[in-house]
Amino acid sequence: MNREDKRSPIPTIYDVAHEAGVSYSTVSRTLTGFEFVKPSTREKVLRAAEKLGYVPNQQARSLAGGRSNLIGVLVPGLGNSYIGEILRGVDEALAESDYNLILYTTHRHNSKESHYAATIMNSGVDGLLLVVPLISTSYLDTLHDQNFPYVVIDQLDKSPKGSFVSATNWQGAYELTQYLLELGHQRIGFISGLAGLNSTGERLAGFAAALSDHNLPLQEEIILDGSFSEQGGYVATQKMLALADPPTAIFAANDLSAFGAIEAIREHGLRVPEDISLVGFDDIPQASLIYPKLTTVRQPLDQMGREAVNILLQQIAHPERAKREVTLATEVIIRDSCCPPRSSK
Amino acid sequence: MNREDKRSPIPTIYDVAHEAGVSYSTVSRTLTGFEFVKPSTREKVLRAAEKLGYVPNQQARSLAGGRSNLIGVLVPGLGNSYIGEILRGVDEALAESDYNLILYTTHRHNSKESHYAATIMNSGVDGLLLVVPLISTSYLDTLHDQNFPYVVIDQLDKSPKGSFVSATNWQGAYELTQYLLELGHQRIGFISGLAGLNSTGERLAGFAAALSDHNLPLQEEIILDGSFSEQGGYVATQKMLALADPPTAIFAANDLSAFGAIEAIREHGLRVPEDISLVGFDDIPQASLIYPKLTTVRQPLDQMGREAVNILLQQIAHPERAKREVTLATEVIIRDSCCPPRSSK
DNA sequence: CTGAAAGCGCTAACAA
DNA sequence: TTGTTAGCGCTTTCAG
Repeated sequence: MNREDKRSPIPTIYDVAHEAGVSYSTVSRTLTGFEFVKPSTREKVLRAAEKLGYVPNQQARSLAGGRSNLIGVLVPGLGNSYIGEILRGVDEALAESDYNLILYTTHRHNSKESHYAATIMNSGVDGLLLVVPLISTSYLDTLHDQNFPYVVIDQLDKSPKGSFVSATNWQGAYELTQYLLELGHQRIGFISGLAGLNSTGERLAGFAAALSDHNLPLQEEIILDGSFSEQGGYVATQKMLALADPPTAIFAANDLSAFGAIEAIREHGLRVPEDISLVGFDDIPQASLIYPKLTTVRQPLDQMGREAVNILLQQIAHPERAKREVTLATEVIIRDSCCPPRSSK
Repeated sequence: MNREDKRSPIPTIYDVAHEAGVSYSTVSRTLTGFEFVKPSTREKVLRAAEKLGYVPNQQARSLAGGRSNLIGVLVPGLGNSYIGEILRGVDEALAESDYNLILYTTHRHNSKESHYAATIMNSGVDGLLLVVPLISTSYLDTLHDQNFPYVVIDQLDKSPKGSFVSATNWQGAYELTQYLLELGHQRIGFISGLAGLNSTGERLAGFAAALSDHNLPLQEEIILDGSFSEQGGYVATQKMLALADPPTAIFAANDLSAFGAIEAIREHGLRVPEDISLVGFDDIPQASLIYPKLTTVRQPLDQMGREAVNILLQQIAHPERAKREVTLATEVIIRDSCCPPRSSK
């Protein structure tokens, strides 16, 4: 006894046509949208569909040349809430449309990326959202060459061919550093992000610019890699604290590495912020939960997701329109992880 | 100039057949799997497919009666990491298969749920995972009546018709209460979960059983609803603290409401755990980040997701097999949010 | 405005 | 073992 046996037959467009007493192409027209259908006919069809509980078969619909009403989102993985926040925004925006979301995670296909791109394009999604820090350009090229609608989130490619949405990383880092400087810190360590990423570069540049504007030199020995990970932040901080002259404040390029820094600072027997001030970047939900509550730069992650959806949907509807680039504002969020340095107290 | 114009034609099974010099059904057989294809033919086909960069069109494949290699996951929303953890497990398990994941969130379709069920069944997924606390039975019935493969996560329906995976809620609550009792607490408040949920009932029952085993009465006035939300936990705690004789410890039915409790306790000028001990349930990632680190019961959320995928995939492959019910063990995680009550110090 | 006819790309009997 | 033949359920010309 297999599954088909038990299923009561799902009504097709044909059943609806029969019920309504029209041809099935008329049903298609009515359901599809704007065709010229006589109101009374439309009524009949709608009623019949309602009565039968008809639901169009997406597969068939998109096979026949229509839309699939599916958009794909490619993310590195679900392991951190940075992604989660973006997804939330994406989901919320999609909720207002009749699109559904199919989720792809790259950890499955580290290799043969461009083949994966092809797979996705063939999987029937109408467009693709990419939240993939280390996306290979060949990937993007594949999409671009096929003129497949896509939007890149928070990672504008160097030579942006497609639409993207990002945040003012430079600005945020600059302002937050400014804040640290005003508190009186002169020796500020920097835990940098994953090499090669745009955000990594911009945040460091913003940090450096603020220092420079205060006539402070960049101190290479306290600029260490943290790779945007908790572990990375932990290790980098350990190194800084082992220095003869450790910094009085640390700027972690993202919240996650700031969490690692807190851990390292505590293990070193020091307190945040009394002994050492600390800031992060992103303002993921945990930033306000951790003790002490982390001063950080808020990236409007969910809004970025929402914005990306809007752009993508427009692009799907109007492929001929120009690509768009949206940069959302960041905002310094002051909480409890900073205070003036010991010496100036 | 529309999109089609620019796309280089995507190779179809037909092109591959032509390239390999065989009929296209032979290509289908080779690519589909186990059919009897002569090794040399298989080779030819594979090479041709490779050369052309052929990728099967999923829509067509499933329309024609095959699998879509897509499974759906229905969740209430992406707003909390309880869901996130489960999704992570789901994604990881799926990564080992060749299935992709399509994500449905219920907040879009609060009404007409059974119609939504129909939509999902028609959207071409091969099976469905449900992480929906307050799922209506009509929904499940629809799936069940159609004999559609599905697995419910962490919410066994009262009369389980389908497969499900859950955790030992009762056991976990019992053990954690035991721990509190051994610490010397006699007056323990309980912030309960969302009414109507299985986990809510079981956790309270486990709590009550432990009390009873210690010959302690259940004190109704300090059992308050927290609805599994941070806000709910906050409000419930406020009420308890306003009592003439507030509890010396609070058991929050989930971590989220424990977070709310911490907030309320702090605002009341008290400290955790010195003035009042606190425990949660779930062990979401934030539980070990918050200060003080929360003592809680670990639910193997990701593993539940993984397990659910395994069951679902088996069910898809063998619809005739009996439904399965898996209950995973919970584990008490002792961290820093508890200590003996003041009086016994 | 509506019906008839032709596929979309693929799987699955059915023969050969 | 392989080719032939039907569709899956729908959108889209194209006539009428």
